[in-house]
Amino acid sequence: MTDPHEIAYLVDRFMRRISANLHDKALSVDVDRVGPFGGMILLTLSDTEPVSMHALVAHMGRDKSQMTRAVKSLEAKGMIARHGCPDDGRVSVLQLTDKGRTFVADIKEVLSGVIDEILSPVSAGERQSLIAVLRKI
Amino acid sequence: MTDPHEIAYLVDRFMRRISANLHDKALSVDVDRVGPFGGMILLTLSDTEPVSMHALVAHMGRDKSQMTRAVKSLEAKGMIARHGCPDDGRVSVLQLTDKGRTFVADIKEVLSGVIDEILSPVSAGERQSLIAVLRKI
DNA sequence: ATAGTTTGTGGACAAAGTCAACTAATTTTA
DNA sequence: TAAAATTAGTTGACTTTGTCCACAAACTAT
Repeated sequence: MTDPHEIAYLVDRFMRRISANLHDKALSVDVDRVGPFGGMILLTLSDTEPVSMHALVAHMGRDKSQMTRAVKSLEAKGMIARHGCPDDGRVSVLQLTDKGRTFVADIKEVLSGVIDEILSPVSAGERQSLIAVLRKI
Repeated sequence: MTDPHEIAYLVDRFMRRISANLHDKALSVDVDRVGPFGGMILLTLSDTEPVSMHALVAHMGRDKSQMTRAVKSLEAKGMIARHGCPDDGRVSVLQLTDKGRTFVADIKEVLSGVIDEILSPVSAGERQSLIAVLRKI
């Protein structure tokens, strides 16, 4: 069967497996208890910085108030620096600190390991097409 | 770039888009405020019933205590019926009620619409290969 | 100038996930 | 077969995420 809803199923399980495996292996890396959501923010930031709150919220598809709090926490932990935008007094621009960058490098390594493991039954070609399809979405 | 961690990214965004779109459209269907997690359980149940708690927990990759409470709530809403297993006094076996089955039918329709919409830029062949790859995982 | 919009913050809460302790039923094993 | 170990499920206490709403400050467009 290829009911469309099966996809929701499979994607959920995939994501959940990533989180679960990451949970175990990231403990040693996540010294500051940044958590999964915090890690996701830092990872996103590493691809998009410098970026405004607003853009980050749009990119990650989260609630803005949620982001306010998460970013505040990451700032307190020294992972993120923010400075006002000279052109527009409303926006704060976010960037990773050196500490944040180091963290991202570490976590990327762990995450890659986890994903490689999960994707081990999938051929390289299929991975390519998987990524290609996901990118279209 | 095809950093493995990009996959985590893309999968997260995919899942999040499903949830967001579903959130809007499922309001009329979800009269009993079953919620996303409750809906997921019912959907899973429709594929696996009759099934024990334990098996359901394993299948969905959630915590068992979480499942206890969610199932209790669904039972109170008349979506699920449970009866003890005659062979093993510990296990409760879960099944959808008629009401639950009706709900699942409705929600499947909505969900299919949402996913079709999200997958609209993806060709039928690519969908097939997407599903095939996800199944392997 | 003033009305409306955009950016970000804060409060209050609901839903989901985590972790450890515990009961009762069933196996193991010694 | 009696004691020990496992297994299925529940409960308590908690943390993390997510949602919704009202708001202030900075900007934009009449």
